[in-house]
Amino acid sequence: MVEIENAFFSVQQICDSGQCFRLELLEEREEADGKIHRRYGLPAFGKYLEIRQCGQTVSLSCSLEEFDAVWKGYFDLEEDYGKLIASIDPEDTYLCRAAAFGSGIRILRQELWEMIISFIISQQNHIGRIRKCIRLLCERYGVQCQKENGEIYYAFPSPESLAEAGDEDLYACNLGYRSRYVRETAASICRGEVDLAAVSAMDYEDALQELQKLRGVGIKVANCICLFALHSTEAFPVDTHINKVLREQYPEGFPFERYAGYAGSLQQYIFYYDLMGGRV
DNA sequence: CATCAGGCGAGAC
DNA sequence: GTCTCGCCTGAT
Repeated sequence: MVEIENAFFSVQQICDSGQCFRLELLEEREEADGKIHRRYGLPAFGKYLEIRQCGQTVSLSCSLEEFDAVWKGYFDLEEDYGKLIASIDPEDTYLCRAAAFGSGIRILRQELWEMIISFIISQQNHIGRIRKCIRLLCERYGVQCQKENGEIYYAFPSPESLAEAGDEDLYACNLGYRSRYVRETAASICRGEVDLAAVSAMDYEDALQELQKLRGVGIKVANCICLFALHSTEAFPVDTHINKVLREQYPEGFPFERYAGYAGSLQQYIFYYDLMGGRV
């Protein structure tokens, strides 16, 4: 087990910020001292990580070696998010409020293929339903695996398994009109029309163009993939929430020059604030 | 009941 | 190149 103490690390906020659809809250209980203790599960990289958080203390069910090799990078723990937040223009009260509200969010380094399919499914969709779609896809097309305690979970389905899926079966996973996008994108990857390893090695601009060769991947989805899989923190996905905030809070335009290279990280605070700000 | 969700593709111009 | 429209489906 590895324990982390960090003021800028809230698993719940990462979960609610809608960047990782397979991270799920398993248990929530209030201890005798009034502190809330939460337990989460996360299947990724062929492993199943169990996470616990109480206050600012997060513990991960892995060895120190595994933590250094996988999860430290995954949760972007080398990055100082306090410094990032401190760099925000103090006169930009909206952005300051948004960052303070979501100060525990971190930009994860997730698997490229999983992000491609997840964000294709995310279009014109609610986070709850996106999670359900992905859960169904994993259960029907993912390889069955076992947690350390023997419980079963499902890996994210491979491109091959989704390419071979019937359109009707994908429809049954609640994908709606996106089922065609998922199947065609999977087939396209299998045929090598887009090479995932090559995309991983590309810079932001090239990856953005290359990803849009896939069915169902437009500028917004491509930016999400760049941000959440390739960790291109300059990627700034504009969806209906961000669009609304840009219109209402930044009529003169968002100051991208001031935040060159990491506007995408700030985007995530804005998105989460607009999504969750009303219901604390 | 209508509208909208972390949009995109196709077709019109 | 820019604009408009239709699209699965569940929540509100």
